[in-house]
Amino acid sequence: MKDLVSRCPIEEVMQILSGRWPTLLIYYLKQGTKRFSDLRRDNPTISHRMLALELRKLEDAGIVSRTEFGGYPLRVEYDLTAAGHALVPLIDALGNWWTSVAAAADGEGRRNEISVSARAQRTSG
Amino acid sequence: MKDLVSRCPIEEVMQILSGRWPTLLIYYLKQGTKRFSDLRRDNPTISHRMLALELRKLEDAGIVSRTEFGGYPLRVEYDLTAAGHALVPLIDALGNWWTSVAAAADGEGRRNEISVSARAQRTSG
DNA sequence: TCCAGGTTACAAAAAAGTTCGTAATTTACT
DNA sequence: AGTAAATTACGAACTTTTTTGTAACCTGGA
Repeated sequence: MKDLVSRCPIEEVMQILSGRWPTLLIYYLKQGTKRFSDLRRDNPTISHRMLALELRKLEDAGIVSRTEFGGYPLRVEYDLTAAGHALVPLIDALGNWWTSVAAAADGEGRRNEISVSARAQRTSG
Repeated sequence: MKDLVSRCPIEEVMQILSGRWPTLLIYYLKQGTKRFSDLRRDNPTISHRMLALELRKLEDAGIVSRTEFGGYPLRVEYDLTAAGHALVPLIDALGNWWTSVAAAADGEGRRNEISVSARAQRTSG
C-alpha cells in the first residue's frame, strides 16, 4: 500500500493503522508508558526491526510520543499522545462491532458461514 | 499479515479492513447497489483481480452481499449488508479523528510535523 | 562483553498487478 | 447470413512490487 489513491482522510488513517502491529501496539501502550524492550516482551512475535519501524510510523502520525533519556544504556519511553488516547475508543468500537457481527453470523445458518473459522479455512486452504 | 497472533477481535477486524481497498469499496457501496464493473469504474486503480479478491473477503466477513443473476453476460450485484452499514459510521469516525489530529498538528509547531505531507515526504524519499 | 535502542544490508515471503482464458449473448460490419 | 469483437464477472498462472524477517553492526560506560 505504497501511495494513496485519494485525498480521503479515511484512506490516510487506514494507511497508518493497516497491518497487524499498529492496533496491537496501541493496545499495549494504552496501559501506560512502555519501553522498547517492554513492547517486545508484550508481543514476542514482532521482530525488532518491525517494532522500530511501526513505532516510528505511529510517532510520525502523532499517535505515539517518544521520550529519550540520555545515558547508557540508552533509555527510551513510549506513550500514547492525547490523539492516540482519543483513537482507542474508536478502535474498540471496531472490535465490538466485529464481535457482534460474528455472534449474529453464528446464529443465522447462512450459506457463507462468516466468523473467524470461515476465514481461517479459506486462508489455510 | 497471514495469520493472527491473538484471538483479539480488534486484530480480526484489522485483518479484514487493512489495506487500501476495503474501506474504499465500503465507501462506494454505501451509496447503494453496485456491479463489478461499476466498482471498477468508480475506482480505476484497482485491478480486477484485487477487486474480486477484496469483494470475496468482504463477503466472507459478512460486510458485503453478492447477488448473482443468471444468464449471459453474467450479472452480479454487490451491496452492503446490515453489518456493513453499521460499520460505516465507525470508519467515518476514524476519518474524522484523523482530520482533527492533522488539524491540531498543523497548529502546534512541533518537531515532528505530522499530517499528510510529513508522511508523504518520508514515503517518497 | 553486555546493556538498550536502533540502523543497515540482504533474503524470504506476501501482496498486488498483468495477462490469458472462459461462458453465452449482443452489436457491428461485410 | 457469417465472422469478428465486445460484454461481464471472474479463475489461474505468471511477474513485479512491497513488506517483513534475519542477522550483523553501532553507541559508550560499567
